Amino acid sequence: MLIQRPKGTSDILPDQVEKWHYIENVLRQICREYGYDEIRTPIFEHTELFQRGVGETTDIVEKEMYTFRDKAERSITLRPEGTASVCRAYAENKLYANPLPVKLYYLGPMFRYEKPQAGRFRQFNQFGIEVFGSTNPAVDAEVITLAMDFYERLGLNGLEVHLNSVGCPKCRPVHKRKLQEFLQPHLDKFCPNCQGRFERNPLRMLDCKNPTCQELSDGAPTTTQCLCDECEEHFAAVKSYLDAVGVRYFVDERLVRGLDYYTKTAFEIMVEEIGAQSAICGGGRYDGLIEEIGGPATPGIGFALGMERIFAALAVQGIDIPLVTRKDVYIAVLGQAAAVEGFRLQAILRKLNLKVETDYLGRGLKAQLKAADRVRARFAVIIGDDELARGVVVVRQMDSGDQVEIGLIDLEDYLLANS
RNA sequence: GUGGAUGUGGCGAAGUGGUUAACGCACCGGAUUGUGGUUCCGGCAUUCGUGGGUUCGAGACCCAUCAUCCACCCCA
Repeated sequence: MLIQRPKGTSDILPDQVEKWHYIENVLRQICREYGYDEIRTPIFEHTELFQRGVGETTDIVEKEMYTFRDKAERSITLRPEGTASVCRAYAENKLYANPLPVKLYYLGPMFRYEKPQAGRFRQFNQFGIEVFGSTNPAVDAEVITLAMDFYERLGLNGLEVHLNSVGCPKCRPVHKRKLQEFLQPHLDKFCPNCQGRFERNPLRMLDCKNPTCQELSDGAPTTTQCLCDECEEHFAAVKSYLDAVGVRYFVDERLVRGLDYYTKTAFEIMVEEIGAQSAICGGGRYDGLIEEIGGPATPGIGFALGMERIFAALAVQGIDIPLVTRKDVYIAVLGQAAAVEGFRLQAILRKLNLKVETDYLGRGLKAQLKAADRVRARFAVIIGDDELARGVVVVRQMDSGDQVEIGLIDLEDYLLANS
């Protein structure tokens, strides 16, 4: 039996990788413009980082982590998301010594032990940004703007920013209490899942997809109704900054986010029809997180977006990524002596930064030209015994079929002049 | 973790119990000597995810198992 890839993973094949490069380039470009620098953190961390950072009551920590013991019996976890690691790196490397705010981005694989389906995998790739050291609502708006700017550059349509404020340690307990008071009388009618959430995280009951639960929680006190003055002001400011740059959003009071660390601003960007999945980006503010994992009290905000879901959305919307893979020269050789000469020419032409290939299968001329056609070469350089003896090569323009005989010493100039 | 669908060559896909498993694409080779993208001809599954069973006979029926896809939960 052939060994297959593990469930929920994928091989990104060469033609597909080209597309990844394209998207990664757009991301890197946009980060440069917005002033974000790349950070690379380990793909695995001490399990405790995620337990403390992501939150013990979250689905991620409760059931989705790839956790194992290493040879020294340390509990290690493959990162299920990026924010906790970046915060850890920020604190551990004392990046707060830099001028604030510190603006970072990352790109790489994440791991969650889930049952795969459309738009969901066990290993998937996220791009994310984090801003540390500012409570300014303008930063919240910048982060959201960056994401939307990016999607726009790819040509994606119909994206919706869903925006909410989940409050802070001051107003959250007030809301939690009011919420519990509201939900208590009907508690027995909620789904088992929600009943479990009642004590630990009643907020999560608000975004339960179960219709009955939705109905029961209809009219429940929302987070935005219970915000303290500071959070209220902050939320209003975020909205006005978004208005100022023309980023449209929907205030979604049921939006809670699955991770515990969020404070104040929480948002998701939705797109239609990636199977049952619709979130293509999620993020928010997490002013207590760095302190939670042992760093200095530092406000932060960021988001993560799913690379695979970008491709899914592009596919659904019929958007093609422009690919330009074309070989400049294919060297067709006939016979051993010509093969050596061709090999030599190949090396020389590559030093001119030309894309060059030659035959390694000992095929006939016909087959070699076919190969040249298939790699979409611009030129075929043909070398046989005759050419070899006379110190010339035949250069064929693949598009037109015109071909000329050229002296070996003139080949470089000819190709450069014509490519 | 729960549920549904599917599993035939590199890919797509016929086959609804009876001798040699359609077809399309891709791939390889040929159509007078060393010339591609069109056309024509030829080649390409001792075998139908795997293991059992029913039957005179199974790719087709039954059971199990694995895998993939989709959905629930939740999210990227």
